[in-house]
Amino acid sequence: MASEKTPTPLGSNFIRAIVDKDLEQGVYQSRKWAGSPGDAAHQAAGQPDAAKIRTRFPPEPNGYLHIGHAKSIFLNFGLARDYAGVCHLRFDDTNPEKESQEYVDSITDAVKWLGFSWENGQESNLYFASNYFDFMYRAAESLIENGHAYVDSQTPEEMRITRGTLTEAGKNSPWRDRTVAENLTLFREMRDGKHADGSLILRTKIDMASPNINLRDPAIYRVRRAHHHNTGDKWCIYPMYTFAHPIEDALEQITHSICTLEFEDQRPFYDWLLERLAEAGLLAHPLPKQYEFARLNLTYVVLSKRKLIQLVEEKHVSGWDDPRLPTLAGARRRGYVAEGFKLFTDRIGVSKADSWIEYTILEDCMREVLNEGSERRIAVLDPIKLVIDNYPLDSNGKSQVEDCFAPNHPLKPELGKRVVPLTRELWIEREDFMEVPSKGFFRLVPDGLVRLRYGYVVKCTGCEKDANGNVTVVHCEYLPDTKSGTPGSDSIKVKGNIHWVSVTHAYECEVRLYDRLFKEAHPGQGHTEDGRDRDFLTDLNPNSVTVITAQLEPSLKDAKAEDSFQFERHGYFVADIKDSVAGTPVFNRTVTLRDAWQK
RNA sequence: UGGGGAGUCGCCAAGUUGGUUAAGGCACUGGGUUUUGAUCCCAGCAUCCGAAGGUUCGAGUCCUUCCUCCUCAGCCA
Repeated sequence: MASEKTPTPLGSNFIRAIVDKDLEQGVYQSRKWAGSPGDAAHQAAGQPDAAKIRTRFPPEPNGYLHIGHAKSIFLNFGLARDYAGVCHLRFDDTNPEKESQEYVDSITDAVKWLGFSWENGQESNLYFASNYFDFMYRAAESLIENGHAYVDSQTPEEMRITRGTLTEAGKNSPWRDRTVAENLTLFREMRDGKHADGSLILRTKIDMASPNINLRDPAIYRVRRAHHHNTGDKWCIYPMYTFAHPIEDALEQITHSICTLEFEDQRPFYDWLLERLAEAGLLAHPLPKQYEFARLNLTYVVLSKRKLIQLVEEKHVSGWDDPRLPTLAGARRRGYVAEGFKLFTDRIGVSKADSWIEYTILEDCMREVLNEGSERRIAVLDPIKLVIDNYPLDSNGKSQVEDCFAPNHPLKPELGKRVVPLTRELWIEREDFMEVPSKGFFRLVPDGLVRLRYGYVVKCTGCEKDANGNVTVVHCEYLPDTKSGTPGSDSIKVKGNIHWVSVTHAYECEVRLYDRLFKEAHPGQGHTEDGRDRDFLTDLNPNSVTVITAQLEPSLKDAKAEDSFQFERHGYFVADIKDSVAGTPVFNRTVTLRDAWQK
């Protein structure tokens, strides 16, 4: 029998393959869930977990989320959604010195904005690693009791030296053989504040000669007197990521713990730790498993937290939500939409290969969803006056005002039309007129015909110039029988089609035109002429924002913050969420339209 | 020069246990529609899977060697 080849489902990736296999083999069938995170005893009292899988998105609240995090969010929450599972939002807040509530709030906002929720029925799967400090402490004592951990009195410098190098084995610490009782006493003293910051450290006892440096007795608990945003001053010892993260996953009954490639070397320790705690009866099988994927690299963008912080603190941008920043807060303000990020993450896939995604992929995704959902409006960004000399005046010598009808969306007639008033004097785009046309230019030229979009065909009769020879006013005459929507509209075919706004009706408005923040595809990559690493700041684009005064069609005055429009022939623009006031919105250019015309 | 990873079209990326014509998207190139030089539609776009050998009736998929890139020596995450 010929087997039919089933087409590869869209978005297939190696992690989905793993989940498929695990589900098929029932690897996690015996899992129980007591309704909240907890140790083996706690979960054993619960019900079989209704969630087929549990994933988690575990940011450290020490900065704003960026586009790279969006990839991880869509991966983790998307997996949970597609496999009838649950995804937890967990703050990995084990280092009190760098974390704050401001970041916690910005992160929850961003995840919600992307369209995800950690609510699952009555349950809220929003957790803090710091809420597990009691268990972590217990786990550490258990390790000590079973001879798997010891308190080291070496200085950080001594530890660095005895750790060895990439090619040489390390040496055992002179304190490695302290008795269990001695270790327990010292660790409790650490907890009780009897030792100075940095004087003592708890380490697991594994193998100082391991070729994997992460297994050379990694440090798991340090003494640090710092105020924690969640636990206050309760603790003066804090667990380290290496130790804390596997435990967080296990307590939350996570099945698939997905992180980026740089943690691959950490996986043996992840498994080692969990097995030791399972042996001690603190945790139960099946234990969570860690999988790694390649982090996102985007051309013309920096995504390292350190660099983003620097851009904000040194005020190269206006703040974390500067529309030029790749933060989710910035992208939102720029007018990027959640649906566009979903398209983007679907499009770039998930793999273990290091890659650089072209920034235009992201822009195309935004264009694609914005094109579908945005109503059209007319805006003249670089205005020059066009006078229709033969347009009728009334008895007072004022221009006639005529209604023209512009569809709100060319592909969606059901969205209706709106009125745009036509008068004798209009604003048109400066670049739509050329006294001496370049090759292929088919807009306004002397003696040429062009259609005033949704209005009449006009014939250019000339222009006025100032002393410097710059065009100040363009003149034309209209052909009365050619109005759009009338039988005569097709009597004359013209190729050019330009947009306009009535001078007497226009809404004069501030518009910000954004360009890429960096002028190099790989900011800061490579070396200077004298062989040093290049500073990414030298690649900053000095013209990443231009603020202009544009002439918009009158209806735009009513736009509310975050309303998105396509300004015809220009691109997508959003009413700024911060600076728009009711009745006087200001706009940010999200992204331009594609422009195939080679000028 | 230790360990752990990755190398499939310009950019991403599918390729189940080897099975015959190497998915798909983006980009690009033609052509069509169009009152946005937009959108949309249609067509084209890897004899080849980092390289070289080998096993096999058959290899991107197995073996060997080699090359390139990423990553690990915080009491950060």
